[in-house]
Amino acid sequence: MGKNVSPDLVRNLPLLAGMTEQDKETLLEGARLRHLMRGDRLAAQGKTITSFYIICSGVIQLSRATPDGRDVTPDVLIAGDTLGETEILNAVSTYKLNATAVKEAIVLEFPVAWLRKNALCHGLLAQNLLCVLAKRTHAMSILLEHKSLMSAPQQMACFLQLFCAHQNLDPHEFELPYTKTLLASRLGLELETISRGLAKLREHGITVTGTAVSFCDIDKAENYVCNSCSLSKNCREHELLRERLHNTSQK
Amino acid sequence: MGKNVSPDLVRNLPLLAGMTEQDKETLLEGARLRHLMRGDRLAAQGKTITSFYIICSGVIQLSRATPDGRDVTPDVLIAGDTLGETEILNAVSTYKLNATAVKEAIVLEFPVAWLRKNALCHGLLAQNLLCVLAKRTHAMSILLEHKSLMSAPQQMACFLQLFCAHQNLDPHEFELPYTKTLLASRLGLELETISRGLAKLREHGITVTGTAVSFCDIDKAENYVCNSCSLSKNCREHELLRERLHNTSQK
DNA sequence: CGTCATCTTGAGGAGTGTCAATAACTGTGG
DNA sequence: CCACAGTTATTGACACTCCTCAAGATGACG
Repeated sequence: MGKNVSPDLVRNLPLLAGMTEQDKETLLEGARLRHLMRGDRLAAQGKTITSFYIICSGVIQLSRATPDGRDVTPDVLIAGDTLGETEILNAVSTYKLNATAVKEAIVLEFPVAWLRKNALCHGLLAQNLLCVLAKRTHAMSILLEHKSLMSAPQQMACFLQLFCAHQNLDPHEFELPYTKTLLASRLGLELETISRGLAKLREHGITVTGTAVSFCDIDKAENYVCNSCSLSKNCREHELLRERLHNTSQK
Repeated sequence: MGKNVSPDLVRNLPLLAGMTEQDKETLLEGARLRHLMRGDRLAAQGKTITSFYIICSGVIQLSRATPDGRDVTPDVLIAGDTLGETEILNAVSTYKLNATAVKEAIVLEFPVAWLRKNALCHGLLAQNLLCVLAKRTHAMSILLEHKSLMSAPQQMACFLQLFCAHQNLDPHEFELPYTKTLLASRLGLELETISRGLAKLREHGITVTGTAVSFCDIDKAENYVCNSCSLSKNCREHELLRERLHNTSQK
C-alpha cells in the first residue's frame, strides 16, 4: 500500500485489532489508497461490486433512492468504518446503496477477493469483522426501536448523545459532521421536523447552533430519552456517555 | 449431542453450510439439546449470558421492555436462526433481550466459549456466521427504511411478502406463525393499526383470516409496496417472491 | 355458560409530513 | 465591500396517519 497515509490511523483500525504488526503489513498489501473529494462516489446503487473499503478519514454518506424519488440514509461512515462487507458476505453482486463523500475523504480499497479469502483464512480478521457486524446490528436495532417508541425530538436527542459517546467528544461543545438535511435523512425525518425538534431540545438541555452541539443540562437531556429506551439502563454506550458527561461537567 | 433430533434438520443448518459431515459432528459435540414449552424463556433481559443457541424447531419471540412499560419485538426466530451471537461477539456480558418460546420449540445450546473459540479457529464457521449477520443487517435495514417511508399497511404487506418468499411458502395460502398481537409488536405498530390495516390490504389483493394469509391479486399487492421500497427492484427476496408468485399463479 | 385472551370498531387527539413563503448562510464576481 | 444566486434552514397552515382510550365482538376452553 502507499506510504502516504498516517500509519497511526491504519495501525488502530478496528478491523486489524489484536494483530501483529507483520500481520497488518501483509493484509494491507492488498490495499490501494484513494483520495476522494466532496461529492465523489465510492459506490452506486445497482452497480457491480468491485471493492471493499475502509474509511481512513472524512465522511461518507450511504443513501438509497426509492422508485418514487425519495431517499434514505441508512448510515454515515467515518474513520474506521467499512463499506461493502455486507454485500460481499451475502454474495450479492451489486451494491444496494450509494456511497458519496460528504467531505474530503481518504479510503483504503481492497478487491472483493481479498475480503472473501481473508475472512476464511485469517481467524482474527474474521473475528474483527464479526465484531464490526455485531456492533452494526446492535446500532440498527436501537434505531429501529427508537423509530417505534420515540417522538422525533427524542430520537434526535438520543442520536446526539450516542454520537457524542461513541466519538468520545466533549459533551459541552462538539461538532456534528452533519448538515441538518443530512441529519434529517439519517434519522428518516423531514428537515422541517428536525428544525422544530431542535427548538424542543433546547427545553431539555440540548442546544444546537449550526453544526455545534452542546449539552447544557445533562440530567434533563438523559431523562428526556431514558424512559423510552429499553437500552438506556444496561447499554455500554449510555453508561459511557453518562460517565463522561458527569465527569466533564464537574470541571 | 443427543441423537434424538432430526439429523436432516441439523445437517442443513445455515451455520454448518459447506462443512464435511465430520466437521459438523465435531462442532456439534459441544451442544446440548433443549426442549422448550410455550412460555419458556431462553434468555432474559439483563441476565448474564451463558449460552449460544441454534433454533431447530418452533418459534421464539425476542422482546425488550422499556423502563416505561412498553415493549418491542426486534425479531421472531424460527428453525435455523441463532440467538446470542451478537452479544457474545460484542463482548457484552448480559442479554439485551428476552427470548420466549411462542410455541413448543427445540434448540441446540452451546456454551459461550464454544462460539468464541470456533469463530476464531474454524474458518467456515466464521464465514457462515458472517453470512448470518450480514443477512440480518440487511433485513434490519429494510425494516428501518420501511418505518420511515411506508404507511402501516404497506409495511404489513411488504412483511408478509418477504416472509412468504423467505420461507418458500405457497403464496396462495400460507400460515403466519404470528398472532396479530405478535405481528403488531414485530412491526412496531399497535394492534388496532394492524386490524385496520388488514382491511386495507384486502383492497390490494392480500387476504388475512386468522393466521392464514393469501395473496389473491399478486400484481396489485406488489404495486402497493414496490414504489416505496428502494430494494424492490434489485433485491433477491423480492425477485424470488415475484417468480414464485407468478409461477404458482399459472397452475 | 361463563371467563379469559384476542381481536374489531369507533371517536378523538397528538405528532409528523406536506406545501409554501420567508429567512439565513455561502460563495462568486464585480 | 457589496450585490447576487444558490443552497440550506426556519416558520406557518393544514391534512393525514397512527396512537390512545373505550366499548363491544369473537373465539378458545374449562
